[in-house]
This record gives sequence, structure tokens and C-alpha cells, in this order.
Amino acid sequence: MTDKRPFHHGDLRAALISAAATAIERDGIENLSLRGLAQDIGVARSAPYRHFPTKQDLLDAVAAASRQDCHAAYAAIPSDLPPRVRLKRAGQFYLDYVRAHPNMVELIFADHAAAPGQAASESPLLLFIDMVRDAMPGAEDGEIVRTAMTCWSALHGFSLLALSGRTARAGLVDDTDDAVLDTIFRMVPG
Amino acid sequence: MTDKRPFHHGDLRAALISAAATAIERDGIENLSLRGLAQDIGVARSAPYRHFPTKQDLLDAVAAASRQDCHAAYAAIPSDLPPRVRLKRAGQFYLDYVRAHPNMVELIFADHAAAPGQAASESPLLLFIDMVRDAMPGAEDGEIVRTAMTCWSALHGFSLLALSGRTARAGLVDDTDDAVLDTIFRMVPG
DNA sequence: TCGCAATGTGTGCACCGCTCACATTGCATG
DNA sequence: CATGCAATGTGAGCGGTGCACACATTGCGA
Repeated sequence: MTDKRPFHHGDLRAALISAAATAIERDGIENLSLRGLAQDIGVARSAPYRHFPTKQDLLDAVAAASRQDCHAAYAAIPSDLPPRVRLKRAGQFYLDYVRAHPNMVELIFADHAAAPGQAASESPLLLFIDMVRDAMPGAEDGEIVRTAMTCWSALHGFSLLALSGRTARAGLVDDTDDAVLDTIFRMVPG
Repeated sequence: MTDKRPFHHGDLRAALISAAATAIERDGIENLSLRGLAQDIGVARSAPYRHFPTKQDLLDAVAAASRQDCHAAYAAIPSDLPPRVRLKRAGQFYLDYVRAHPNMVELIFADHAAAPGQAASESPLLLFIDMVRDAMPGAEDGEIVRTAMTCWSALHGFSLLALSGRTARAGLVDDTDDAVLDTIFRMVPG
């Protein structure tokens, strides 16, 4: 410990995930290099392969960690607010998050391998299903799920299109998130 | 011409774009290699750089070509159909296209450079604006544009989420495109 | 006709992901 | 408490990549 560079790092796995997340947020996914990462941390360039057989495995781990953080933030929305208010809060959070962490969002949703996995409990879908169910009481389950799904889709799509500047084309520049969210949640009847 | 391999290829630029498009559809964007492309075509590995200073420039050109093809298909929807029918046709086309050409869609929307460019005339937004305008006569322009924007967003988001398997989680597996499109176009009042 | 710009060639550089034999360490077992 | 083995880190190396550069070949316009 007192040595400048002990042979064993201590927790190289966690350090790699953390450093990778930082680097990705700063430089984008495609600019991440395992060798550079190792050099930043101060280990040999082959050391990361002890913990992640493949670069993709590291990316998956970063995506999983980021997904958890994100989910925790969703879950912090008070559940005793009126359903439509909760929907708008969640929607605003989604837009804000994508704008604040575009590279992380790209990573999370590029992680095709984890998509059909059991991480379903962390999917935004479940959150939206709960809110939509409260907002349209008496509706049948299929209708609720489908509505939640399309709300999430609209939020997701709008965030991505806005990120790449594709919304600022036809005079939409001065549109507020608020108006967009109202339009989206028109899909929720009542 | 009669020679097996003439010194000048003839139209290497077009050949590169075409071969790149094929390779991307088959193997994905990140597996495209300029060297491999050159070898497939039968030129030296440095030849492509005469036409595209950078790999990204090739990708941009492929994206532009693909965008044009896609736009032509949209424009083929008969304009004398009732607006809601046209909306549904366009929506179904969008879903089909993304499912049929996932890698191309990824390329088109990863092309951040071209997004704010003057290619706006080929944006799906304009198509949707026309249809939505017909569907909600008398509405003010801002409202029309915003509604078209959110419809496109929902289609876009749903396609991407469906592609990565994120919609087949909460019993949505047996949902039909038709029901999803109906839900989305609830955003269009009337 | 002829000279020059456009196009294609061959080589080389730096970087990358990944592999492998080897060195070092800490922990569990005697 | 010793000690041997699995976990972890090291260093060199392989094949592949994007890109740069000097050179060869071609076709077109003056």
C-alpha cells in the first residue's frame, strides 16, 4: 500500500468500469481503447483481459452499471403524485438524462445482448406501465402495456432525434419540452 | 476494358459506396473495413482514399444514398388517400424499413454530421407534417409541426426498441403493428 | 501532341484488440 | 505457521486497421 505501484491493483475490475464510464462520457464509445484505459489506470495493457475477456464485456458491464444508476433516479419520483404529473416528471427526466449523457444512452441501448435478458426489472417500461395504469383506470392490461410502450417509444425517439439535431428543422427550435410532453401523453386517454 | 484488371477502375467511387452499403447491411457498421472493401473490389488498399479522405466520409456518402432511397419510398404513398390512412401506411412503412434494414437505419441516424445540413428536404418530418396537416385541418402551424414531430419520434423510438428486443418483455409479444400504430396516432386529435 | 491532373500502387507508421508464457502475490489448506 | 496453488499483473508479439506518402499509370484538355 505504501508502495507507489503495488503489484496488485486492489480492485482493477471496478476501476476499469469507472474509468471506462468516464472516458465514454467524454470521448464517445468508439474512442474507447482498452490499452489507453490500462495506461490511465497504470497497469499493463494486458491486465484488463484478466477481468473482461473482451472489450464488449467491459462495455456490457459499464452499460449494466449505468442502467442501474438511471433506474434508481426514475424510482425516486414520488408515487403519490397524480399519475399525469408523474408521467410528465418521468418524461422530463428522460429528456434531461439523454441530453446530459448522450454517450451513455447510446451505450445502454447498443447493448443488444442484455436487452432480452432478465434485466427487465430495470426497464423503463415497467415504470411507465405503473404510471399509465394509474392514469387510465379500468382499461384492459394489453391496452395499458401498449400505451406505456408507445409513450416510452415517443420519449426515446424524440430524445434521440433531438440529440442529433433533427428536430430543429421545421421551426421546432423554440418548442418547449413541456409542449412536446403534453403532445406525447395525448396517447394516454382520459 | 478487355484486360482483366485495367489500371483505372472506371467508377471506383460508386463501386465503393455500393459495396460498402452491401457489406454494412450484411455485417454491420463496425465490421466495415476500408482495406477489405478495396480487396473485394480488387484495387489497392490505399485507392479508396483518393475518393474519400476518411472512412467517415465514405459512411456519410453511403448514408446519404440510403436516405435518398428511403425518401423515394415514402414519397410513393398516394397522396389522395384519407390522411389517417396515409399516416398508417407511412407508419407501417417506417416499421418495416427499420426491421428490414437495421444496420442502414443505424448508419443513417448515426450520421450526426449530415443531420443539421440542408438535407432537411429529405427528412421524414416533412412527410409527416403534410399528413398531419391534412388530418387536423384548422390547427395552428406550431401544433401541427409538434404533432408530426412526436409521431415520427414514436415511430422511430418504437422501431429501435423493438429491434433490440426491448418491447417483448411485458406481454407485448403478440402485439400487432396495427394496434401500436393506432395508439401512436392518438396523438393526432380529431 | 503533349503535359498535367486525376487516379491507382506499394510501403510504412502508429494504434488497436487479443494471446501467451512468465512473474508476483495472497489465500486456503496442511 | 508454512506452503502450494489460483488469482492477478507483466511484457512481448501477432494480425488487422485507418491513414500518409512517394511513385506509377492513365486520360483529357490545351
